[in-house]
Amino acid sequence: MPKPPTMKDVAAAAGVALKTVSRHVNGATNIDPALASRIATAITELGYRHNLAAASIRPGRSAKVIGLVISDLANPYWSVLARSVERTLSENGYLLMTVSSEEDADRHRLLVDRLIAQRVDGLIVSPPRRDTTGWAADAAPLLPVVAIDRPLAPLLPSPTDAHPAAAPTPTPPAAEASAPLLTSPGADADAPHPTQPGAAADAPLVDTILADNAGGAEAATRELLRHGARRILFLGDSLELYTMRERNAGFRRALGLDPASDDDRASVATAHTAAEAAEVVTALLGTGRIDAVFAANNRASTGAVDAFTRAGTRLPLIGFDDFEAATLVRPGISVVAQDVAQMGETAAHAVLARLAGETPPPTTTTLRTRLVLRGSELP
Amino acid sequence: MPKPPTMKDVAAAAGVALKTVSRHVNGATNIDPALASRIATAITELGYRHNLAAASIRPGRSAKVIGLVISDLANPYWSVLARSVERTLSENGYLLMTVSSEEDADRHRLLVDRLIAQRVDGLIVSPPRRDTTGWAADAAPLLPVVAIDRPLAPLLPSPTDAHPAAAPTPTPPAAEASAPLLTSPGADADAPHPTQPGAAADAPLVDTILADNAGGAEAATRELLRHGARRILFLGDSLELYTMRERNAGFRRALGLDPASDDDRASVATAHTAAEAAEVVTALLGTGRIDAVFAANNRASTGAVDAFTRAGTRLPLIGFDDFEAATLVRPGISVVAQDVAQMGETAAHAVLARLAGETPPPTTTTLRTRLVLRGSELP
DNA sequence: TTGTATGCGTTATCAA
DNA sequence: TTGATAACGCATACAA
Repeated sequence: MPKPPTMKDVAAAAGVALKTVSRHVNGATNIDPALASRIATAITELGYRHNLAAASIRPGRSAKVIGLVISDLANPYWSVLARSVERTLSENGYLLMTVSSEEDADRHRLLVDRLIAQRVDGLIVSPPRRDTTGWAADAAPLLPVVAIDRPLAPLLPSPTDAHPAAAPTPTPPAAEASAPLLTSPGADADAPHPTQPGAAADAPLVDTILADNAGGAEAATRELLRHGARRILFLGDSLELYTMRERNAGFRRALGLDPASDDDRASVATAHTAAEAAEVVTALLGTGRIDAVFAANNRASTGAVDAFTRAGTRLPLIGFDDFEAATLVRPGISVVAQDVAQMGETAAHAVLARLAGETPPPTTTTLRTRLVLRGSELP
Repeated sequence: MPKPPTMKDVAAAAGVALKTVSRHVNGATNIDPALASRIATAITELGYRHNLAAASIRPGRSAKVIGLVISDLANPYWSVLARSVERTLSENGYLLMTVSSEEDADRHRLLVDRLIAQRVDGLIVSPPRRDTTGWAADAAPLLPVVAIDRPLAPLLPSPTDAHPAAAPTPTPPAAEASAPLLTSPGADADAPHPTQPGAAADAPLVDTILADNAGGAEAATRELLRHGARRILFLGDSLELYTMRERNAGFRRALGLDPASDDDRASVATAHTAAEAAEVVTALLGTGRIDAVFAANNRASTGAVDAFTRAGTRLPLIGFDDFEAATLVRPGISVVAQDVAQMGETAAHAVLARLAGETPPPTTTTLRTRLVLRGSELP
């Protein structure tokens, strides 16, 4: 590859000063039309391309790139989210660098460091399952950071001491509004909203966009109960994951279980992949030990449906996260649907607002979920 | 955000020269341990982060970033591909910037220009449907470019004159090997392989990774014919898309139709989304005008299954591209499966090889497809 | 082993 | 309106 021409080359070819070319390239209006056209000619003839990397090292300038750290771009949940972020950023002139952490804390840390070294303007991050590496403390002062899907710091006080604090939260009305709930630290106490169980109500470190995981799971579980289910399987990924803990908490709340107790009315199975989920369900199907399934993520839903299909039988089922196959099988699979696109858009706007200079205290936005009933919740 | 500290700051704090810090940061071994530890201390105390953007403007250095231009990251086909590219690049220390062109030629051009301005080290691109903007001519001399999923220049000589050249290609043996076919211009003529119909056998402009679209479509169509289908619907996206033209060509070849003729034994329907595809199928279902469906992409497959499910009936169906729901419905949906992960990996390796200095003439790699039969091909 | 001086491609300052 | 010059943060000759 030949060394690409620089502004200096263009300036020489056009017989003008370097600065004039710079002005032209940056779209300045106050340029002699004669010079401008000579510059334009030189640019096309030499094949000059503006070097944003070089421009970005000047103080006050940047490459207009945002980093996005998710767990796996191949998962439709994340790819739809990434696409939504990309779209919003693109409309504002930003590019997106997406990386997959594979739920590995070390890799996560490595990727964040790399993106910072690359001097991205902002960071949208789905925090790793065990935030012991404290990457956020380093990153947050350097550039705007937004947490997506999960909060940055573990909200639970400590993994060991689990004293569920106050009196059991009064069941919130299962409102069906579509507006996001805003939970700012500077509490405007008028908007009624489901409180995250076990969540300390203190200020988040960074802007945070979450779904109402607990509320969605609770609604789904109640629906299964309403149709007569008594021994519901909670089928999901590791409870080390924030979303899983929240969904499990909502599940237990619907069952009327003490969040801390270990009542075996709530059987919990862990599966990282759809195949594992299918195995679990297949193994349980004939036993009578369960009479319904709450699938806590899209892979679990897929696995459960797969097991049902192969066995030629089924149990009442509701999944968390909508998925493509949900409408293609009979009965249709009922789900707790998140507005993934809105989550991405909200996160992107949060970074953009900070980049535009706004500096309000960090806010947590909790997006409502929607219970979509398609028939699979019935016996 | 405070101005981040530079190497100069670190050098001052550690009481050493700038260059020594540079060495330390770049992992040089020949440093006095005493100085090294002083530098290390200064780095952590100041919170210094290496600035790769600044480093990358030095000659011979780069930011180690690759650009990927696809049509829509939200489509599982592309997101799985992107993930595969990301993984391979990541193993080699590169980051990936993925952008979605939305199949819009102007937007495509804009994005490519932006990525070049950003000084990415290489470009993996799924070319736009009508490559009239000639972006490749500008880009290719500047940095390694790899075409993925579609060739860079239109292979068809011209949209108007369609003289199918030589005698009808002898039907290639439907080999089931898994190794990719290599079609280099410096023809090693031993490996038997399906020739792209209508494809000029001249040298590609850039390394190109394709799937055997025509061969896969032909095999699928033959399978439908074998089970008695006579009026097969070709349901896909616009024939302006290379992959659609190829799949349609394979479809017609299986039907024994002259590639140029307009025999209405081959009914073709265009649908950009799954919903549109479902509408088309629903409208045709009762009419008896078709007795089988070849769904030419994953959205068409989804739409067809949706239509079948809603109507409570079905027709023999084979789709192009595997999709999640294919195994979850009964009968399972038969598909022509591409090895998407391999396509991404191959493309990534192609860029990396060029970046490593290799300069063989550009090669076209055609990946075999695999006909996966699950039952939906039966009447 | 360490330091000094210079340049990478660009933009900002300030004078012409 | 235009141009000479000095940064920006970093890395490489070359000297010490």
